[in-house]
Amino acid sequence: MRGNMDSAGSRRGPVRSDLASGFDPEHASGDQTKETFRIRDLAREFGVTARTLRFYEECELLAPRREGQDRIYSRRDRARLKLVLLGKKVGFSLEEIRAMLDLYDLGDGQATQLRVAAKRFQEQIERLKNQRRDIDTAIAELERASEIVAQRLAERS
Amino acid sequence: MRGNMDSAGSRRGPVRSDLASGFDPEHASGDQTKETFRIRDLAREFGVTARTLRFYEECELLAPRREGQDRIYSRRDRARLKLVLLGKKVGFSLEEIRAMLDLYDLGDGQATQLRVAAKRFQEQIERLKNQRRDIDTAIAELERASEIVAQRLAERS
DNA sequence: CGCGCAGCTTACGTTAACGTCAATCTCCTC
DNA sequence: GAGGAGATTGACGTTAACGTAAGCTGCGCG
Repeated sequence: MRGNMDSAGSRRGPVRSDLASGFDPEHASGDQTKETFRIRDLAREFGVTARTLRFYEECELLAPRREGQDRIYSRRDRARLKLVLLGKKVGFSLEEIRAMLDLYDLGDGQATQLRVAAKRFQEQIERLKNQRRDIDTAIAELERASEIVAQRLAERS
Repeated sequence: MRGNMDSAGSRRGPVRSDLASGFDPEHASGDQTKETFRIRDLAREFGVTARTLRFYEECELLAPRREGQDRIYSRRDRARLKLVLLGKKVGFSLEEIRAMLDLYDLGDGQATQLRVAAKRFQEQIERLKNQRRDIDTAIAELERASEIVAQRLAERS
């Protein structure tokens, strides 16, 4: 299960994300390489199984349109998937991720809703910063242990 | 399940950790406040249930001695527990944590074993640094979203 | 036409990390 | 010595996030 070699390809650049179409006014028509994807395209690109994508759909994280029976994913679906996987990597549950993605989709929500969204985002940011502190602590602990081992080895010579 | 209010009290200071008695040559006798703990002491202190502590014992993460039938935890057990919870917070599985704790217990292991330990520690550090990067990415993403919401709100006024 | 591959649905299986409950057991205290 | 507060050992239940297998459909191809 820990065999993830970071297969998500995302090179730098001001790509403006295909998401946030609810907020961002500039989402006119930036045609990238591809417009639509089939289930195995995304599965391969992100190193997950097709089952996983169907499962995410069941959880309402994705909502690809159908062509007959087949699922057709848009660039927006792809962007959402990328965020889902990022969210997972940093420890959010799928349910939490869904809630956050919903915030992206507020669209022309009312000011109250926007305020709620802003607050939620800040909360999540807080949590992540706490997590980062925990990780720094853990790194420090491991480095301490590592140094002690190194010393031990040095003494042996 | 996400109701953790960070109940583990650990204020700053060069406390040298009760652990690493396998490596650290200086673990003579630094008497703190308490020597032993009962199951509910630790449970309360770290905000976990007694069941959790018994479960960790079953997984060989802890090995308190017995007094009659009751479990008696040493300061070392307490330190191990602290590391277990830290490890969990940063995303290690209990099995991975056990493996890492075992490295602490190498004692006067042979040079080969020490070398293996050093390598493992470095690997874990690498993983944590990757996780840190992911978290930074996620924070950036959330802040971007947050800003867009803020702008939207500003436009409204 | 038969084949194999993709995809779909339905549904049960799995793993980790505990929760929950029942049945003692033991030690105090009144 | 009856009761209650905590501890202990099973044993079964639970949730999340998929895995896996069965059985169906549609499609291109030699």
